[in-house]
Amino acid sequence: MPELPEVEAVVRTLRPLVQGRKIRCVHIFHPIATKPQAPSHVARQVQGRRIRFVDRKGKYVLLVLDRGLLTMHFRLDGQLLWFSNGKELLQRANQRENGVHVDVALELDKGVLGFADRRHFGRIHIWESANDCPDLSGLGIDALWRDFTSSRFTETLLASKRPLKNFLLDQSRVAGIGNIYSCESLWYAGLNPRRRANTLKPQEARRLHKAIVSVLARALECCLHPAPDFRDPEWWFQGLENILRAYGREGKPCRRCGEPIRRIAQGGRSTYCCGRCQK
DNA sequence: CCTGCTACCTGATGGC
DNA sequence: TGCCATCAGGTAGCAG
Repeated sequence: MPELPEVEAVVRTLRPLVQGRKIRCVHIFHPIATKPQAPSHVARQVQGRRIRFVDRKGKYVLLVLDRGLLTMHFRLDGQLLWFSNGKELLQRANQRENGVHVDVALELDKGVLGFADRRHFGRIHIWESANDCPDLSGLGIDALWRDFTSSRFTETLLASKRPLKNFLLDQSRVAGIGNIYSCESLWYAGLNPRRRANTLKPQEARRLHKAIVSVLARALECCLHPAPDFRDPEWWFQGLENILRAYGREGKPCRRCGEPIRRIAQGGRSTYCCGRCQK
């Protein structure tokens, strides 16, 4: 559930399900999900706490507890699940036949929230407070927040010599953008992913800022319609392909100039771009 | 400090 | 069919 719009859609959907609920019991089926924190530590700190509210910073989901803070990161493939009760959880979780993969489950006073990632990249951690969590304090401005302004963005751009694509993926500058929406934003802005961040003219920087904001807003709309259904373990965001203009379109004509979209490697990852109209 | 590269995992897909 | 290589929406950790 990778980038910011997807995570934001998850947070909005999760909020009414868990806000104000008490965590009666914690099940850790796959201890790798809490690494490097000890599963027993996580279980002990979380058990019996109440979820005050649900928040998000960058790609992290935050459950703010009456004491402490639980963070979840989905990395590439992690997802949330929902079960009616503890009985249903134990019947379905990690069974050989038709089993649902579940790494960690929080049994609430109403319903059960599951965290699952078959690939075991995703993580779920407990902290005393937000200040206490190094992952969060290292994050830059959140690309969906009000303070992600064109001028603040330009300031950080000019402070970096890296290629634009690598710059956009750096969560310590702007938080929330990943591989798909960095490609999309650069395509909309008509900027070459290999351009160095500090070489942008003010007008180009403004164009990129505007592109990011509109790409993320559009993707969020798409992610909310339909909203995630945590009850269905097969569920995934629908229709995102239809809004993408560059990502995953290698060889297909650029929707602006007709030139075939190219796939290039940057920092060991794929960048999709138009060689003609992204300058 | 900054930057680039690899490791971490599992599953899907496509070529032979 | 099977087998192998490659790819996947992310980031921590490490060397230079």
